[in-house]
Amino acid sequence: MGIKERKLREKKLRYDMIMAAAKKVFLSKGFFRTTIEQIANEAEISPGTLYLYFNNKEELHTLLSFEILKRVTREIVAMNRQQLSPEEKLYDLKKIFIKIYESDPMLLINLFHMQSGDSLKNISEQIIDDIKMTSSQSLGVMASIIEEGVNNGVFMERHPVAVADIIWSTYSGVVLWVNSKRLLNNEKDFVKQTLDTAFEIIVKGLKM
Amino acid sequence: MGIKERKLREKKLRYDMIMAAAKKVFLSKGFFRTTIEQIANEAEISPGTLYLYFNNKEELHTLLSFEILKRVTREIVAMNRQQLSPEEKLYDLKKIFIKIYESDPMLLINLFHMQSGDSLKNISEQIIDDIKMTSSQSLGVMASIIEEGVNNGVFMERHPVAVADIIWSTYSGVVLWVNSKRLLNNEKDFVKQTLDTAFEIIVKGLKM
Amino acid sequence: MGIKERKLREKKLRYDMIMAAAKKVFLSKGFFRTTIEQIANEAEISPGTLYLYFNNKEELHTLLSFEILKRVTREIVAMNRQQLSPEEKLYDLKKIFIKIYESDPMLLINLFHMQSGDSLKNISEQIIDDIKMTSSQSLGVMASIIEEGVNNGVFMERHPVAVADIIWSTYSGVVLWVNSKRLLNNEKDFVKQTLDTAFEIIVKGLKM
Amino acid sequence: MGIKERKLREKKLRYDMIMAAAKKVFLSKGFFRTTIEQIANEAEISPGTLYLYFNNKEELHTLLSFEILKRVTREIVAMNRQQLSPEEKLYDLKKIFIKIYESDPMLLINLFHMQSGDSLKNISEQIIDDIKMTSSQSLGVMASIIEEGVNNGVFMERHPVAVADIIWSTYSGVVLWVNSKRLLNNEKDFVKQTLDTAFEIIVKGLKM
DNA sequence: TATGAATGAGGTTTCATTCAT
DNA sequence: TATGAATGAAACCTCATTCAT
Repeated sequence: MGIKERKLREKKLRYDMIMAAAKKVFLSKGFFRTTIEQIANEAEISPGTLYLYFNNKEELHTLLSFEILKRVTREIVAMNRQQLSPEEKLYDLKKIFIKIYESDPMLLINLFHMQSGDSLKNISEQIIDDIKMTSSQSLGVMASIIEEGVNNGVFMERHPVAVADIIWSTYSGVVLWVNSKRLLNNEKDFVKQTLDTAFEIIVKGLKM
Repeated sequence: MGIKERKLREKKLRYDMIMAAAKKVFLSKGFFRTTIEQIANEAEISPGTLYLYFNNKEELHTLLSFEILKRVTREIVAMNRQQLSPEEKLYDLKKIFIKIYESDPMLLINLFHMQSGDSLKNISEQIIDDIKMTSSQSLGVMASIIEEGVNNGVFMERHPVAVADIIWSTYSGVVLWVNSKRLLNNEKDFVKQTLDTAFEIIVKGLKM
Repeated sequence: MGIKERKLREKKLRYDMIMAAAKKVFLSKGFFRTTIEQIANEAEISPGTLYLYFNNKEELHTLLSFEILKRVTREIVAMNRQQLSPEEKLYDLKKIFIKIYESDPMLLINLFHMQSGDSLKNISEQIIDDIKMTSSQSLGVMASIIEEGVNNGVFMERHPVAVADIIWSTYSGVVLWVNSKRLLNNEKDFVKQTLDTAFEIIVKGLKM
Repeated sequence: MGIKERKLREKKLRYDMIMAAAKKVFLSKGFFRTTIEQIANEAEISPGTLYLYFNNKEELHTLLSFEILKRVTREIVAMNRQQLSPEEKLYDLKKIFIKIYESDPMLLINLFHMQSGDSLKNISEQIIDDIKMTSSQSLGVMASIIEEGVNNGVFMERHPVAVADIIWSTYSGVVLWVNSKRLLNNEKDFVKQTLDTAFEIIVKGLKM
């Protein structure tokens, strides 16, 4: 069993290495401009080996996005456990998003590759369900914060899920938008400040 | 001269047909999953003909995005000419964005394909410059509205360009995000309401 | 009939313009890298019009080569009419070749496009026969000069046609070779001197 | 290690097979009329496999030419090592060229594809440099033979490099020329005799 | 399990030629 | 006769995926 365990551990290790390599390449080049060979090179394995861990490029990418989503969700859930007012929670939420952005600027962008229906063709039902669940968990926490604020009379009456969507959208929109501006204008990257301002505006806009 | 004019009109017509076909396909499948052949089929022309109107796929896509950007900019500029308070202008801005979304749900998303630096390799300097100019005109108007509000003491002190970016980002983010949610969950498309709420929150968040 | 004549003259004029344009482009880019459109542009006509004068690209090129061959042949025949010794004629031949090279460096190179059997697929029997005839006339003159020299005891006994081929080959070879060297090494173009030396060696090598 | 060696040997074998196939097709149809698919068919591999061994069609062709050039150069260098008089060396040179022609009639012709500057666009600096070096080594040997002959008072005073160029040019010219004549006239291939005569004339023409 | 050479379908683009005007 | 927009076959090349070792 020691051997079996070691093997399993090694397999997990290899899996993580591939994930890390894939993340690096996908984030720098985008899904379509990334080739399996590039990922394999980055992971220092052969293309064939990749297919022992993933069924296809699409799935690899989706799993990667899922990892990211899980991580964000974990942080949001943890944050929500603390005894804080809704407003304070929103400020912590901002910090989480900014921290995520800092550690990995293009992180959430990946989640948008699930754009076309085709993208889901190659993905197993299981994975799609997992993503749906995690995604709604994350949004659910955010919605509950809003709901609590509304109930407490701190926030104005608004549909909590819609607000959660808006927060998430704003984060993604800012990252995408400022990134594309940067490419056109070579401006200094001021995403963080913009994110900060965006959250301030939103929180203020939510309050009574 | 009648002949020449008619020919020109026909050429413009053909150009527009191609644009419309390209938009339809790009929006439904995304840049990379769209093939030139699909666009040609949709436009009911041969692939070769496409290349009489565009130098390459990238340019076709960029010109399409540019058309959209120009249209939005035109509307924003026109709106700004009216004698309205900054706050009223923001509400009109919201209407513009919602109207654009209504007439063409995935409209602005195209602008994000300029993701990787590679995308700009195949595009002529001229077009890039035009895009930059139009883009900054659009943002400039939005920033000036904010600035005026700040000067009038209606809006809180914030960097106007950053706020303009945030508005734009929120719009794009909402459209993108809700679209990807829709694909996962088959939820009813409630982008419009979300957009409405988002703008309300932002305007409220900007006020003193 | 005046009209008919004028029309004919105009047609000849147009034909010559196309030929001139074709020569210019073919010589600068080679047969395959030249497009019909480029030739049409250079001749300031439309591609469609070209096809009123030539059946296809191959034929245009072949006719052009033929024109060149005819010109060279004319000069060789004229030279041969003068009352000169075989050796003097060879020196005049050298001058003809050098003059041709000076007026149009890549002139004869065209003749080598008839490399693949396919090239002749698109050409009418008539044209092929004309080319054969002109070509052998040219070589015939050269051979007769050699023959005379041999008969006079000035030149060593050698197969006259073979010698004519060698002269022609050397000319073409030098032009081609030095041209390709120039491209690799950026050396100054010293084709003329090389041609001069080559002919001197050959003439000396022919003598008793 | 046995495995690695065998793999390497197999790879070299495959490389050679492709080279041989490419040579066959290029020589029979010329660079432009040859398609990658034809070469792949001839080599009994798939088109994609070709690109594991070469970056593009141009490079494949250039490498092929280079192989030929290297082979010729090797033979010339070996010949030059022997203790022979300049004149004897020239006769050996003739034998080399004729042998090359016999084993592979259109061998050197490939070297002329580097006609247009465009051809070198797709080729790596490294390869271009290698070609330059080998080419000048080959010419250098030939020039040194001439030089020695001049110094010994056997050959007439002439620029050695120019003479080397002329020898090379004559060989190529004869092969090209007689080949194109053959196509027009379906004459029996008498290139060898022509080559023989050409060299005799040249050697005689060089002597005092 | 790991490899990496091989595959071949499929993508973008070019261009000689046609044909309605 | 002249036009030039349209055609569509075919070229080059890429790359996700497979499979013999």
